[in-house]
Amino acid sequence: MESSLLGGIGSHQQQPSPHLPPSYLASPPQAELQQTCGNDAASAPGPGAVSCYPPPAVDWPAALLLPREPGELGGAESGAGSSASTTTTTGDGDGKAAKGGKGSGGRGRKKASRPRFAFQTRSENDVLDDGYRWRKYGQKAVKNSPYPRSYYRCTHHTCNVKKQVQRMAKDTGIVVTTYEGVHNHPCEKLMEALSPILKQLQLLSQIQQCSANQLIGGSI
DNA sequence: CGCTTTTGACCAGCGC
DNA sequence: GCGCTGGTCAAAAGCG
Repeated sequence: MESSLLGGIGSHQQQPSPHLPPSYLASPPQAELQQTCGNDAASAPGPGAVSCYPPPAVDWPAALLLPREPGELGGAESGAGSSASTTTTTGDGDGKAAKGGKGSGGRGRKKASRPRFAFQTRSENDVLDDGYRWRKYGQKAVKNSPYPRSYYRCTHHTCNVKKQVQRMAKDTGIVVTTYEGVHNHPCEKLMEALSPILKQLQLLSQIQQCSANQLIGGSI
């Protein structure tokens, strides 16, 4: 049940609880994540750059951005295994993303470019709790991988973030989660966890304000 | 009863 | 041009 950082980047050994307390979310190991994002390779930061948009409130102890390349996940030659530590722009946005579908227009259009980044986590659980609510909308067997890839969508009405989860073929202990899009709403669990803290902060600020006023009043 | 998961089908991009 | 593959839809089933 532990989740640990893979790839040797930022060996952030946090506590291996699959469902870390929401409070952990307040301080995601963002700084230690080596991740890049954005589909626009031109504007995307170079290797080693830190995320350019809010991380998905991942509470996984460690996360590593993976390049999104065809066949990376247990796919063709499972190249991911050997190249996983290479962090590059995720650029995807091209190709096969999002198509298929009945109906007109809706289903089969090329997906608009969206930021995307993948995390490797070592965990027994395929789906790790990242604080958001997800609804599974598909599962697909992937070539050259005994493990299926699962597709999830954020259940928030106005949020269109998706994620893919797949266990690596080469190392079955590793789960690769690919996020696509940006949450346009606060993380429920995060807010839930933060509310008491926020209240305390408000109290503290009020107290400080009072103290300051008293000091000012006293010194005058 | 409402929400989530499962699963088969559909469709389009890509490689050969 | 064809087949393969990945991503999504949507109906049905399952669950709390």
